[in-house]
Amino acid sequence: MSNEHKALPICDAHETHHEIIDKIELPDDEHFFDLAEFFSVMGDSTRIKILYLLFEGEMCVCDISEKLGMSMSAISHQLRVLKNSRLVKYRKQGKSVIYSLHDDHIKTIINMGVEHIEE
Amino acid sequence: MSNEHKALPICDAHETHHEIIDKIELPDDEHFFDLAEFFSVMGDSTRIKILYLLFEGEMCVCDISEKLGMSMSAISHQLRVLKNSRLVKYRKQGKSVIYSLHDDHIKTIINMGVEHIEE
DNA sequence: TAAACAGTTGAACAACCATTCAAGTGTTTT
DNA sequence: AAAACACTTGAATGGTTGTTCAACTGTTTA
Repeated sequence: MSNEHKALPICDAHETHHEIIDKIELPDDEHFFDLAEFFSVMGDSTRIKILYLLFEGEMCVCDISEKLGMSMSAISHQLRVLKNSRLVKYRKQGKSVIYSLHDDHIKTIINMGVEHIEE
Repeated sequence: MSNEHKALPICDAHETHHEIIDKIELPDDEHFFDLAEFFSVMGDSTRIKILYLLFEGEMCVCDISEKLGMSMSAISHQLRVLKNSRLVKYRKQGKSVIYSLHDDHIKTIINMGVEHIEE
């Protein structure tokens, strides 16, 4: 597929605007990709539920699975996503794997989302 | 499709944990759905780019389209998503439709994301 | 009034993603 | 050693979603 976009319009009605927007420098694509990926991870209700549970303390996969009424497999898959984005961490204890929040500022981010939707 | 999940395991290794998790009360599903939907809207690099542009001031669809090298149709579709989530607002001026950030705390939310990925 | 402009919309398609299912690993119990 | 347990993993599947394309609306210009 080509990266060309046919006849991109140049809005001639806003020449004063153009003086401004031509000077705007955006970060490179990787920055936006990473940022979008991070918010995407938060953009699933199962994953947010897991984070909510972990607000209360560490928990094994079995507990989360039971509390959310979902299969351990489904939870395990999602925990992997959360782990890859450094939102949760884990430790092993016998047969169990115990997950907890990676750090505490995740709560802050979620609360900003709550504020927005409740405003 | 059925809502039953076969033989949910009950982790018997953590009876002390159970005393804790049984008391946890989660908000209802709608809360999580809305929250996930909000973060999903932020979870696309095109939409984040648009928001970044609007940090600098209001802009018409044509300008955004040109600056991001994408079709006006694609931008228009994404602006609709952003508008529905009350992240942007617009006013009409002649042939143009001029978009701007709905309010300023959106910058704060994005910056929290930036902090996380850069930590 | 006709043409050009700025933007929107719906359908279609490809890419992506969450859950399920079945099979696997490693640990503990019997 | 075998069985049970806690969890992980890969493939398959059904649903979601971002972009394109073509057709459309409404405004301005000629």
